[in-house]
Amino acid sequence: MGCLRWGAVTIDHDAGEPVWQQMVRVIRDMITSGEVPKGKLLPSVRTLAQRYEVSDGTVKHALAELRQEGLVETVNGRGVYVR
Amino acid sequence: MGCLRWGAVTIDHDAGEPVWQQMVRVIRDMITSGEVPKGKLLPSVRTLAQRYEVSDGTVKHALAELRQEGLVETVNGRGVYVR
DNA sequence: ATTGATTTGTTCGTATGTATT
DNA sequence: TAATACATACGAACAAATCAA
Repeated sequence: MGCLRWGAVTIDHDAGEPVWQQMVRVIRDMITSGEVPKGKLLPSVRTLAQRYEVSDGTVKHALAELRQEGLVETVNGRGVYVR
Repeated sequence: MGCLRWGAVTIDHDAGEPVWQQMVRVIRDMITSGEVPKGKLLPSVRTLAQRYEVSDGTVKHALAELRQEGLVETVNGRGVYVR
């Protein structure tokens, strides 16, 4: 499994699919591709938002979804870890 | 004045009266019944929306009405206070 | 012990698009 | 046409936790 470079995936605001769902897939791909190994921190919400040109809240929405699925885990003041 | 339990009032989506107006009455009752005293925070928009099974925007619509009437006051990032 | 920077979660106001009535 | 209702999306603000200087 290769390594997904930043910007390899982009967000389409005009796609029928909601942006937050696209972000779920983007982050999931970061994990499954091995770009962010188990136990490691994801980029910060702010970083992801800037990188993919979406809002703060949209990234948080996506992360909340992945957290509920048990794919990531949050530590307040630290960041979001891959489980 | 008694205490209104959660769910004591329900929203009827099939009533002729708009849902947002029903929500105005629900929130007003929370205040006049003393469930939420002066100076205290109302439940969050999200909480109210889930509790009464209406959309986010509908709760906000109702709150905008009550705000204009001077019954509640908003502090961004905190919540909606009873005046 | 304090301060400042970073991070997440939560909060609300506003705006847009779609569907329904 | 207009009002209603929902889902989505953005922007901004606040509190609390963490960490480093």
